[in-house]
Amino acid sequence: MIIFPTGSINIMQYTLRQLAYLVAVADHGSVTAAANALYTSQPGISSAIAQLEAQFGLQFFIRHHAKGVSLTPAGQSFVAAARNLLAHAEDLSQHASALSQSLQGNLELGCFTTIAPIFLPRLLAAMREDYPDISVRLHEGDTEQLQQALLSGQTELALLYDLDLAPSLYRQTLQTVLPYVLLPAAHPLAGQVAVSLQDLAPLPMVLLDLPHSREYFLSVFRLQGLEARVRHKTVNFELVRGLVAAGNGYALLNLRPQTPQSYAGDQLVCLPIVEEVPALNIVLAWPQELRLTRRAEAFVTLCERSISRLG
DNA sequence: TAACCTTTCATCCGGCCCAG
DNA sequence: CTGGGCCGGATGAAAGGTTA
Repeated sequence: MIIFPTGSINIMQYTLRQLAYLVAVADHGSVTAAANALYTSQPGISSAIAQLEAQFGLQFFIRHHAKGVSLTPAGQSFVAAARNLLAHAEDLSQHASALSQSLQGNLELGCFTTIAPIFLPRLLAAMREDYPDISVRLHEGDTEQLQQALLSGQTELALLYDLDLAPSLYRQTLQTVLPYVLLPAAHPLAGQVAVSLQDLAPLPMVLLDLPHSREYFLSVFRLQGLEARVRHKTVNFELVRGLVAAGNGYALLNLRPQTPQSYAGDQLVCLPIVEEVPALNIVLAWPQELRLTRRAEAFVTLCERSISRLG
């Protein structure tokens, strides 16, 4: 049971409806468009925003006459918090029915592009099995896009690498993965138990060219005082494997698909690195100041339970 | 029952666009 | 360049519903 101090009730002179209007205006970039979307009148939205701004002594929108509105920095931050509060409000209203039924509603989930195809299919299947009434909406992207979506409240959770993440994000480690060497099966080094970076450095490399990932893979060599020779760069994980399988070079990767073949059917070999190299954590991240909805908590629990098996 | 909130309607104001 | 039309936000009045 939640007990509000009387003081905090007295100072809560805003309503969830006002917050919903605020978020709708932010989403549509226009008071009128938000009014149409919510089947209400434009003046009502306008006055709700004005009341919120007066209540908090902040300006949330810059008004552009006949050109809609845009968020101020304060507005961006406030809208992100308002989204979270509204998600909890939805949580609360569903809690009553959930007492006799299962969890339900929408979970906005971000996922790093290379992690998604390996972990999500089974995670989402398990999610559907355990929580059939929760629908998960996926937002794929790179680290920057995922962080932006988290901080703006577009997504509640993101599954990604703990690589240069903002300190304002809380992260829950699900799995630690070491980089490995990917070689074509016919490569002279493919018969070894492990491969030394010393041996790899002079050879042509195929680099997974995603922001943060590329710096990480190159740093694996630099920490040994070596410099990789990059022949091909691509943002496509499976193209890295295809290029390597066809003999265009070796690659360093962290994620290990179950199949030893490229799309083209060429054989690949994954070998550990001889030297001590920095591992990467696969984490679930969310803004520290935000409390998770029950839907999101359910997903976190499910990930913790199942991701070591899936990996 | 009074106070308050939400909503709608009518209207105003300012900016943009375009034809002349 | 100018004036009219259009668009979109702001404001005030009034009605209806809720709450203390």
